[in-house]
Amino acid sequence: MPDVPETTNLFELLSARGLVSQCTDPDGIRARLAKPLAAYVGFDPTADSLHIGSLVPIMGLYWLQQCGHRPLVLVGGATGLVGDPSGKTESRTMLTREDVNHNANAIAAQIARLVRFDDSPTGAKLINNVDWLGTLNWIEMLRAVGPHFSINRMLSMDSVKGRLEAGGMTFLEFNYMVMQAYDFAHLHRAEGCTVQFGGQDQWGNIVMGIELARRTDGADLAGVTFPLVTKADGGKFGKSEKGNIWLSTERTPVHEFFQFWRNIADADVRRFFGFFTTLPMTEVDALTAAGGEALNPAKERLAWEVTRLIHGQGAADAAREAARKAFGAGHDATADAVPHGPLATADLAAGLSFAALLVKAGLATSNSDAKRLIKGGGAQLNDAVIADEQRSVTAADVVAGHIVVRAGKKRLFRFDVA
RNA sequence: GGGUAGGUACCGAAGUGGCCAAACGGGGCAGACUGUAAAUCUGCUGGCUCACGCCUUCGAAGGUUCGAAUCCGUCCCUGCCCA
Repeated sequence: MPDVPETTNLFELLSARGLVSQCTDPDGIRARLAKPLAAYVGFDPTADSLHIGSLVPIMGLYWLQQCGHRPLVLVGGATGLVGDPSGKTESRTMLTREDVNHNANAIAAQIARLVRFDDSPTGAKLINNVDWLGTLNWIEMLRAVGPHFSINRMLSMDSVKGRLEAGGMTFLEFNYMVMQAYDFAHLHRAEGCTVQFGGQDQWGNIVMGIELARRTDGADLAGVTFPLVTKADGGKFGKSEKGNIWLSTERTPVHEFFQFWRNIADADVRRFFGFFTTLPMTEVDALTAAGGEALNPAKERLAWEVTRLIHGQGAADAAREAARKAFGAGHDATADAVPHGPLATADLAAGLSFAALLVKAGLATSNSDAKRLIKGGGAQLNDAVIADEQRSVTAADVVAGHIVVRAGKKRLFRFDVA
């Protein structure tokens, strides 16, 4: 049941979905993509899960494969040991080799939810740049690539300039772009890879790779960058009150993941459909044609689609059902997908403060925080606003075996009393 | 290596002996208005305590003082300039 692309030319398709930011040569790339080819996208193994900031490149890989090309998924085992300075204002902490390996495997597993890895002509291939960068000899490396890099040119790259203005970068980080450039040249030789895709902040690194391969091998490579995902209100994309929205359910439960998409601004709906779903754009246009309140079903659909892609249809259905009940007319928080946990009757008997319960539910970080929430009128117990900071919770508050606490309109937690 | 300016809470940035848990801005959370939207307005934004209050926090560990984010010496780190 693969979704059928509305056009088989990847470049056209990506453009229509708003997924192209910059490219080295629009006509050339369109022509290139008329035939099956191998292209690569790199991911940094800085954590054992990707977050939704990486979703755009992942969708890029997805479409690459759907359009009959061969995606090379590069996990930066070597570059992860250095840390990409692009788009950062301060250097990252260095990872150990064990961390990098562990993270690389976890990330590959997440990508495999959307991209098929096998040996067929369009099967994705997982590669790790530590395999070729890790064994390079310093002198050989310098002689091979050193003459082809101009320091003046490198200093003029945005990724470097930004860091210099923000207080400087280390030699270690400065080498990151050399490594990435080397990767591209290497993948051209080893895998016949001719196009590199990446985030907008990768533009400089991609261009350096193209130039290196041209100078060393006379190769004609191309690059395309995806747009930086922005929010209509100017805030950072992909953050919630708890931090990043991750793809792993341990870090971001499905409910929270679903709600993130459900709560986006009106102005972002259409664009996000293009970026993060596989729905044909004609259908997206129909879904988002309505404005105002009528856009709510489209938001729900968006949340369902993205959740389905990442966590599977079962989880998406459950999350949608739970949200409808919990935020709909009935305020029914009994669905399984609503965040919940056990509460012992003994605890209730011993007397438990409402504030402590909020902390236990993860809706407040401390008793003081919980009391502030109560004082501000944002805390609810079984759908009743509680204004008394000293309120204690007893067996009398158990309704049909549950106690539901809410912080504001959007955050809730259900205790199953046993 | 020399000179110089700095290191303050999530971020930026005031404070330069007591009135400092620390101004202000951003961010975040909550309330009102709404459509689980945006914009706007309002409140809150270290921990513990029913509370008087207590505890921890201003790069690090010390010292001076009745009292230190603020003064002193040492160390670590960063920017800039010079070599």
